[in-house]
Amino acid sequence: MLHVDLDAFYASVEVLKDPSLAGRPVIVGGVGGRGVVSSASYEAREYGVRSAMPTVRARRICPDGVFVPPDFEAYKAHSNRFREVLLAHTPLVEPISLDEAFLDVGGATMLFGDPPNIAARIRAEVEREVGVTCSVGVASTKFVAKLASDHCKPNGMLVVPADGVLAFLGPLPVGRLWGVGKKTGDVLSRLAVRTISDLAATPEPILARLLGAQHATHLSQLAQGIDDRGVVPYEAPKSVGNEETFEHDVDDDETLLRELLALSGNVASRLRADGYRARTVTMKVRLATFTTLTRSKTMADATDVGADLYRAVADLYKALPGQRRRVRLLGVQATGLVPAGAEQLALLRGERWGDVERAIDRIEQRFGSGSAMPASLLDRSKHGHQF
DNA sequence: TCTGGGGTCCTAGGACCC
DNA sequence: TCTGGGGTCCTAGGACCC
Repeated sequence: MLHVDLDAFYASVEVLKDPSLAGRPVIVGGVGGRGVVSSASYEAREYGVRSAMPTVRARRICPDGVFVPPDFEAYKAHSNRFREVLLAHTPLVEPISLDEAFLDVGGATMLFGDPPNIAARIRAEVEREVGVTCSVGVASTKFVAKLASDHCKPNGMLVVPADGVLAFLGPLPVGRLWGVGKKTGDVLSRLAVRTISDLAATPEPILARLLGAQHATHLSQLAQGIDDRGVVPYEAPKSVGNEETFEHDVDDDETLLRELLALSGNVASRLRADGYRARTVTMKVRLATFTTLTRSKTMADATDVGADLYRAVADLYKALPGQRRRVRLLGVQATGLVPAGAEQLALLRGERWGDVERAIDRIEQRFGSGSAMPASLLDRSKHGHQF
């Protein structure tokens, strides 16, 4: 297994776009008052800037930083080239995000040599074709390959042979394991479990009581170096969602409903673009206090029409108890996805809105996003949201 | 520190059916 | 009459990942 991870990907692409940024602390993230850091160049990391850190804090500790809003079009374009390079070595590529992927190179050794050789080839080719350096972990299991690439960043390569797995894992802090975040980390530290070897030595029943049986078994296995998960080249998406944190909390129902309309429209058009319909729609409301509520509704028929999603989420919103809630974030998520194959059914039912929105899709394809929208969204920008 | 937006997976309770 | 067991679907919340 190989785990290939592009170094400081978004920040590196920004440097490619503007070479004068080379060598400077580049920080990509939400530039508004409530944004967080998505990616920081290694120069910025020297100041202590990290992913997921609030941008305001990053500005404080790195006042000389170059702060750039994300440009996903550019990242996607570079990511596609990255994947081309990987796919040239094996079809067994499992992308984890725009900037990392697992590869099963077990079947590629006749063509390209042993796995460390393949890793070296990929590193050279990625740098040449994408213009960004990467780090590669090589191991017999996915999660060890992932930890290995982590260990050799940036611009490195680490091979962990099968008989070296336990020695490699043992001293690492448990938080490095996939699936151990803040909460699980806290639980483990109360058990005085700090390293992966501590975890491997903890009886599974004790873990199960505190973490649930499933989670306990999984972590216990990983700590012992056991991970039989294979590379999964493609999986159908299970949900499509869109959410937005407002620059300032909003307490006006009319504005919030209009926002739900916009989010519903965005989700629906992405469903159509990807060829799915959804049976369940979930509304997410984060209050000023950061308390987060979700309400969902499952419909009799799957839909890819924004007006249908909006009808459901507007009802869910209106059914919330209380009034004049101060809302920080609204979201709309579609789940229960089914391929939109049996397309004719809607036409037989004489559905109108679907036709209108598909026409909008065509207009936006020709004239760009935002060139057609429901009239009630036209003056939305007056209300001080960011788009 | 004052907390994004895109996702995945899991749990637990209740309704409902046989 | 005074309460089984299994399965599926739906809903709400939460942990985690990049």
